[in-house]
Amino acid sequence: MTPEELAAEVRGCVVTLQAEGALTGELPDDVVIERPKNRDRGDYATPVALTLAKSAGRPPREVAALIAGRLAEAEGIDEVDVAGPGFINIRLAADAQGALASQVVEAGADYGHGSLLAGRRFNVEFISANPTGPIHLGHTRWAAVGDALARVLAASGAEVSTEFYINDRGVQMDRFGASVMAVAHGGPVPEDGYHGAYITDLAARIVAEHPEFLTLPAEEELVAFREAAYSLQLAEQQQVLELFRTHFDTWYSERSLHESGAVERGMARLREQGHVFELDGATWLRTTDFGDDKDRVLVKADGELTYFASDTAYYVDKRTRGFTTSIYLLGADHHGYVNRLRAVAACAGDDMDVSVEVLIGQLVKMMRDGQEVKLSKRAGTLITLEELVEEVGVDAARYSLIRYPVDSPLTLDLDLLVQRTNDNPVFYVQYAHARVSSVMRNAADLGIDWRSQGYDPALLVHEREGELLRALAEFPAVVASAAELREPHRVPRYLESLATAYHRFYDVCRVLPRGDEPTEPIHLARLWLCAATRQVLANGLALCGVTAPDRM
RNA sequence: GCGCCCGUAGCUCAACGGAUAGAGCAACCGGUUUCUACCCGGUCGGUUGGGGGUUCGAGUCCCUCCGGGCGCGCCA
Repeated sequence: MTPEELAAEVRGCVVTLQAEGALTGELPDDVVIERPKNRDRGDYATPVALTLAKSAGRPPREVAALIAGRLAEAEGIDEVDVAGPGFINIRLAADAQGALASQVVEAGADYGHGSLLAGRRFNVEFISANPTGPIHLGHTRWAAVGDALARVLAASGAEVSTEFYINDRGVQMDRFGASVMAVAHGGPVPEDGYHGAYITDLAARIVAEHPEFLTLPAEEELVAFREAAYSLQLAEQQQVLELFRTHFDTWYSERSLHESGAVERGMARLREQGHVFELDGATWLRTTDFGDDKDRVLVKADGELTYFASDTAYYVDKRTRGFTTSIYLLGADHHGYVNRLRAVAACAGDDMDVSVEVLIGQLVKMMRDGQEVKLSKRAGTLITLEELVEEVGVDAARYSLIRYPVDSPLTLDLDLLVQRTNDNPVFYVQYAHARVSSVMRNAADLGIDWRSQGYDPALLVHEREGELLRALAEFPAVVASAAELREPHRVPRYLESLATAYHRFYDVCRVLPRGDEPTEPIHLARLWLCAATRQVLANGLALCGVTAPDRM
């Protein structure tokens, strides 16, 4: 019996009692089922009587007693009692709990997936760096978290599309092109230009392929270098992100937004809604109608479109493409954008609480040799995603970036990430998977065909077996809450607790027969439990985009 | 000045409004005759920055103060 099934059972008891007139009051939408920290209190507990007591107009313990009496008769439930202020503690029958192992194995890769967000269409936009340099540490958190968030949303039944907005328009592109061009001529990088070895590399590659660029008239040459460098740099970003297992369904060019007429369409939409006005020769959007602290300029007095104009058009374009919700992942240095992005949605006639969600993440720092690594794009001392991956590997990098809530600052300790200790929890979790895999391998070597023989779920009565089963049962709720709260870090945190539950089980519960012993029913039951554990570890790691190794 | 985020064990950090706030690391003490010891158990460690409030119940929600980070362009 899963917590979800138990919740339904509790709800059923309350509904029945109400139908009989034994109980009144408002039943909450969600019947909370929790795992008591103290095992003496049972396998599960629910505070439903506490929440019900007020509207029922009766003492919580009395309400609890009524529900408990009914619940005790339900199938699969061994023991029910009322404790404390009115908690109902529940102990499951061993077979009802043990049956979960086969449920997990049969569900396979789908176990943990649900339909909480079915019908929703999300556009998840993250990184969206200028194509003027490599993906660096500042983008890396979003690469991992955005990708994991997309996976978690999809696992909850939503339709999800990941998107990278390429800021390929504007003065930064010209500065980039000018920098590469200058270096190609052997000169210094201009003021406000881009520095770093990658500029030299780009220049060399472009000159090697197109020596004729150097003889073009200055203006044409700048365009030629800019476009060639853009193309190479974008390809490099795409390649590195794929290496990082962060896939984007769409790479959306800001230029294309302008070329396709999306800007005009977006502007027209805003005008229709009546939030555009002219002042001092400029065109404005009245975002203050919807909580922004000042109105924003769309078209400058000199006729140039602002970056904000692109943003609004881009939002409207996403809506036109059918997304019900646009999620933006932004760094803390962009938190000032939240209100204006929400206001844009409202100005376009949408419900800003549904159509726009902004996740603000604190910036990432890095430690090496016990010292903070100072990063500066200008000085060319930034750490790139590629370098990070070379130093610690994709698995460790992704996992450690996903494992923290985005609103808490994060410091990556590079020395620690390469160590195989519990400070680097990805190894702890992966090791658990490798350990289970090893047991399954040995079972196969012994010729035990656990799968076709089935098992008796009532045999899984050891305390550690129960703990492991309950940990496995938790997974679907973890995935659902990670998706609903947009907090993918819940998945790795859960995996660590599952790994602990498995190690504790393994420590005291012998899975395979020793030596010449025959295969007993308990061995089969434990093999099913192992198979289920392996599946959940693999499913959870997959949501993180981290590999689940069979050997380590 | 205004706005957003953060403040939890010596350190790094957890904790859908639920019972006695938890892990890892560090420190100390233990555990394996055979499935991966990269593991497991134990000890030590807290006024959840301070103060008020909301309620059956607050680390969590509201107010206020203190401390830290970031942002407040007809820039991109």
